[in-house]
Amino acid sequence: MKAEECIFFQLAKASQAGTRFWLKRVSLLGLTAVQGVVIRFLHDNDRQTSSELGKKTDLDSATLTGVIDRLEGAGFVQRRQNPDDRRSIRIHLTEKGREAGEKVAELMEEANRAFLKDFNVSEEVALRSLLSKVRESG
Amino acid sequence: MKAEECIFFQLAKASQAGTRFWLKRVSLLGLTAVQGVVIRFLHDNDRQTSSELGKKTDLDSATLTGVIDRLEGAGFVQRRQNPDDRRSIRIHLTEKGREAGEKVAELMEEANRAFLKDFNVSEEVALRSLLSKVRESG
DNA sequence: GCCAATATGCTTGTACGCAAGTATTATGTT
DNA sequence: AACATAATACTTGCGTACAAGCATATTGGC
Repeated sequence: MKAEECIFFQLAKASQAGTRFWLKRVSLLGLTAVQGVVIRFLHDNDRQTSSELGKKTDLDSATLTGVIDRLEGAGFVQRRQNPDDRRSIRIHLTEKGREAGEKVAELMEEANRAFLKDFNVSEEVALRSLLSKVRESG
Repeated sequence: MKAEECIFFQLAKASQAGTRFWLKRVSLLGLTAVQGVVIRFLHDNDRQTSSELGKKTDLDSATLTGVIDRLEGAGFVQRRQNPDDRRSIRIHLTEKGREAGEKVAELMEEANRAFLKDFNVSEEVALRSLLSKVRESG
């Protein structure tokens, strides 16, 4: 087997290509690739705790702390304590965050179409299904 | 479109799953996931320059500097100047590096089989082909 | 031979990704 | 009420990723 044929290598490089493509667009909103995705998840479901967000985005809690720090610093979100359980902190979108969330949602639709423009329907379905299977089997 | 359906997200999470799987094995040799792949590429083709290695592995030169620093510190490789072009530096595997390269090559075969054990031949071919197409279209 | 353009490798600064560990708070058992 | 256990978010340390910029060395056009 050649090194280039390693499935882990191929997955990593395909992912890198996707992230670079996405970053080019979302950076226009002042967000990184990961920040854009997190805002997008919050846009679907505002005021989640960081552990809920971590499960959905598959981001480590240590990673998420930093991501939220930077989003809070830039004014997209706010941390709010839950009076009923003082361990738990909910992440609230600010007005700026909600507006960004709208734009990210549109951008994401467009970027997905653009990225997959050379894939026909059955190829796209196969790709998504195989990636999902990879994720489960890992 | 839901956030989970974003192709960039799906690619990143599939790649993460692969990297975690690979890391579990290669870390037994005292290597990280990326270091293992770099050693594997050097095992195929020793004494490359870092720019050649960067092209093949699709690693940024800044990233590669750090990776090689750590591999050199751990005694797997050595940097050697080329007398004919003093800008160029070749990365030589040490004896320890060659032995690790052998083991990494075996481990990579085994890990690829194990990771893809639930994929039949046509699924595996489709996955690799689609990932390659993703990389090109990015 | 001279000089601009190019190539090579490195450094710095910012942002994930993850293992390991901490502090605080909640919960279940007795 | 007292205690061990668990959950939540955070911190630290290390290792990629990548943009931007630097120093050095080579090359092509004149």
